[in-house]
Amino acid sequence: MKTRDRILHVSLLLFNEEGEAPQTAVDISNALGISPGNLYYHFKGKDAIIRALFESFEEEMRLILRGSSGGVASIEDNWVYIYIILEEIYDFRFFYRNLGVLLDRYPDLAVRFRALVAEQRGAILRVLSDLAKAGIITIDPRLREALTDQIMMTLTFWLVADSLNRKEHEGAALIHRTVFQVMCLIVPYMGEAGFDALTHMIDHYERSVQ
Amino acid sequence: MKTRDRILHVSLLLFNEEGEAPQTAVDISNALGISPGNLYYHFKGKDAIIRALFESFEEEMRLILRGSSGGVASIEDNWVYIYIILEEIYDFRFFYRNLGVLLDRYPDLAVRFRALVAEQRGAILRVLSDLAKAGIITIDPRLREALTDQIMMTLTFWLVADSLNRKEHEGAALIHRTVFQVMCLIVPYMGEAGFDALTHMIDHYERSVQ
DNA sequence: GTCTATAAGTAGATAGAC
DNA sequence: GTCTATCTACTTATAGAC
Repeated sequence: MKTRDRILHVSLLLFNEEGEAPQTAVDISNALGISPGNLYYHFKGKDAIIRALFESFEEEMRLILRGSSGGVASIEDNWVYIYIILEEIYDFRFFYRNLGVLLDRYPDLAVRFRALVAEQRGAILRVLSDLAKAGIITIDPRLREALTDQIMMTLTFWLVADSLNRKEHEGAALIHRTVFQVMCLIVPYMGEAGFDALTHMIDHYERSVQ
Repeated sequence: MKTRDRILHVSLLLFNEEGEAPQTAVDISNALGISPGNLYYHFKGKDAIIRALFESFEEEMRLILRGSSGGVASIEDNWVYIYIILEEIYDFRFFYRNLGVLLDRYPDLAVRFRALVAEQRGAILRVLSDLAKAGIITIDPRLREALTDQIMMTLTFWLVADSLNRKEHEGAALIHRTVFQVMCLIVPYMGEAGFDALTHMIDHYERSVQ
């Protein structure tokens, strides 16, 4: 593994586990067992590392979002799709624990992040529209935007929201709970079938956190 | 106005307008026209200021939450109640733009913030239960927790969420939009009356952003 | 590519005079 | 209570040897 890649890999690990703010360029080079000078040879400081990490995230997330066109035609598909998005976010969770600060500090990233968020929103709207066409949900057009915003909010802030409720977090179980939370937003629009779907989901959820 | 209070007042202003992270003790003393030494006489640095500000917020928010017992018996009351909570949060918005980082940096505040969040959650549950008792909403008990979590999420992250959608924010209009957003979460549980309530709210909302 | 050494800049904090 | 002056600690960033 090339040093450049090791730097990115270890930085992501450190940022995710111990937060981005407290890590200095020297901390990162120590964790890698290389000198600060060497780190600066590959990246012009922490900013450049964060930008490179964002680029990876951006690329991977776009791939996932593209995959939504036509591929989500049932409640089960929707469950899986949300799951995949959450896992991707989890891999780069340090971004999401810091959103406000990072967007202020890197206006260029803020622009690109906003564009990515807009794409996510578009994907959610597309999925909802597919579910509506398939007769799975029925939704007042005036509530469609609000529902989309709520789903977006959950996808964006589940990580920080969880840290407000409990001190330690636990990856996999949290992702499950969050998919469940998103599905609960949709259930009210499933009419009679919503009751069964909810029962089914709770079974599934209980089993998965077992 | 005593210097101690001026420090708190100006710090809150600076943190809210330009973010907490970039402000140093010297920046704050400059903004006040006093010396750094003087600032350190009153507060042991920025940390102490932030703690004092949190205390104000905590106290005011608790007062608001206490006011919910029995006082919210209609959709209109609920609208006003949410509005008041959002305004209080807006006054101390720098906390909410930084939540992840602040909770990591001040574990003692994190504990108290979590307790406050739990109280907020309790207040929301109480309001929902009041609305249910009054026959205004009907909600599957299995969805009640999810709805509460979702309302909490909106109340907590509306500010950052907005900055992900647009570059500039605009206080009053944003608060209105957010109350509307919370009401949209409740509408699906209002049955037939939901349609009218929604129409009514949209009228109200359109007028208010005019 | 990688190291050591060091410069340059910044934030936090205190001592002592007024 | 308030100021000036100063000190320490830390982070970033670069120069030059290997």
